[in-house]
Amino acid sequence: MGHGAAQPAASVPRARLDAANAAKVANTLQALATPSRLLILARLREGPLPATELAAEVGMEQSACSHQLRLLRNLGLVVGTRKGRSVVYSLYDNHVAELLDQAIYHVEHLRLGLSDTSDATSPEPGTADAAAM
Amino acid sequence: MGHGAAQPAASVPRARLDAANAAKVANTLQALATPSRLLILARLREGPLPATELAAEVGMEQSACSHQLRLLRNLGLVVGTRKGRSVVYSLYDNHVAELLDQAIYHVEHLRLGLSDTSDATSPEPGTADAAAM
DNA sequence: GGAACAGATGAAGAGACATTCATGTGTTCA
DNA sequence: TGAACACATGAATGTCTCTTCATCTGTTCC
Repeated sequence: MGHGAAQPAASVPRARLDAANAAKVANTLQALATPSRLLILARLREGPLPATELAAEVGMEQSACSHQLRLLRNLGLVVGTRKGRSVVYSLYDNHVAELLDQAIYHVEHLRLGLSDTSDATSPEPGTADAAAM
Repeated sequence: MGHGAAQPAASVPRARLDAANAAKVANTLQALATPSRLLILARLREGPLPATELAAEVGMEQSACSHQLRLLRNLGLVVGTRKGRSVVYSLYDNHVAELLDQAIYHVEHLRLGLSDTSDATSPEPGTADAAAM
């Protein structure tokens, strides 16, 4: 067997994952598990932006965006600084950007089969660099 | 740049993230957004395992585990092959393992506050968590 | 002070998700 | 063939999450 193999991406230390850590990691990864927040982070990766502009860019309502920003803030993924009447948001640090990039990269390269819940017998080929079987 | 910088991790191509892709990525990342699935994947990263053993290892009921495995299967993250009366599960390919490692690595570093040069508005390590309501 | 802009926040409704219970399918062996 | 084992699957349920609506705080400028 032996399916595809990821090529780049440096090998990071392989951390142990106990039940406690799993909860921690899962909790943070949930921040990347929604289109809206993913778009927010992706926009911020390209540079700081005031809340309202950000909301407009990702196409969400001010309130909804603000709620998500609070979540991301509490997770320590983004920071907001008051500047006049606006609050400029930006990614907290490079770990966030890296995490984002890695996630997008790997996901894009997985042979995604879509169809999350129910049905679907097996993944179907689509955009994948690994299609062996 | 803004704050700190993650050191290892090869620089992967910076993919564009439109609304469509965001949904795709988010959908897959959701697989990593739950402790149970995270534990399943982490265990499989260390080698293939029959469903029942796997369930026992991660401490979940057979049924619950099976449900999650189906989800992971449909997402193309794991594969299961019948061997006698058991079905041996394993990660689909290296992208999955890499994604897992990168995710864990970055998340662990985010929470530890190892993010170096923070200029002002930075979250306190230990305060950042739980904001859902 | 008052008006207008920028953002945050609480409550509520809709939807999604994970787990459990009970049962169904497939396989080995007596 | 039938019992026992290994998984899968459907339904029901409790829980959590995202979004919208209305409102409130903070800031700038007249």
